[in-house]
Amino acid sequence: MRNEKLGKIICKRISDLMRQNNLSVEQLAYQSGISKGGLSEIVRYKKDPSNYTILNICLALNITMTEFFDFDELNNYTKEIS
Amino acid sequence: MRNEKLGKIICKRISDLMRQNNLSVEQLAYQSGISKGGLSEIVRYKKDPSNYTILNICLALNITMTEFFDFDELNNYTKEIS
DNA sequence: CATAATTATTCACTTATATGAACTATATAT
DNA sequence: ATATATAGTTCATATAAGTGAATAATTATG
Repeated sequence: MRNEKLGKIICKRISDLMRQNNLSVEQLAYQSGISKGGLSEIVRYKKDPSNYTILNICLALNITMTEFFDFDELNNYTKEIS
Repeated sequence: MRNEKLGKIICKRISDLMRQNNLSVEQLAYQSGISKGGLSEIVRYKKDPSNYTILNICLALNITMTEFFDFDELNNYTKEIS
């Protein structure tokens, strides 16, 4: 039941946070304890992160999951399709 | 890279919302367009929902994903392990 | 500009989630 | 108590995500 658009929004959120924090794929993968291959595929919109992956990324970025999921693109999309 | 505790927190969030909205497994499954078998396994902590599944549940409950992920148990857990 | 070092991508394999149908359990009616 | 309807669970199969290692691309350095 994949949703192309939701996937892009969430994966872009990760890229955006990486850019904001000046983190490379390798650095974030290492710091969050996930594989760099997997993270590479996420930022290239090939695979979508599970909630575990998102949690690990949040821990590396020092934000809560609540904060991770609180951004305009996602809110707008949810409202748009509701 | 499953995380038993995160899984429970998120699955419980769904059960809690179901209780608050007086929705049965069958009703929420139907309204959100996901399989009732899958939802059953989620509320029984056997499987964890993907972000697509969560989005569909949010749409049925008329909340945003931001709202879905904004609850104390999750925030406390994130802070606890960070 | 060649080559070493670093960073990013791909892919086979493993592990996990989603579905739908069969099955079980519970509630209601007669 | 039994039949019927309603609600919940299980499981085989399909599809998707995570890993690690090989490969490719990019960037530094002599």
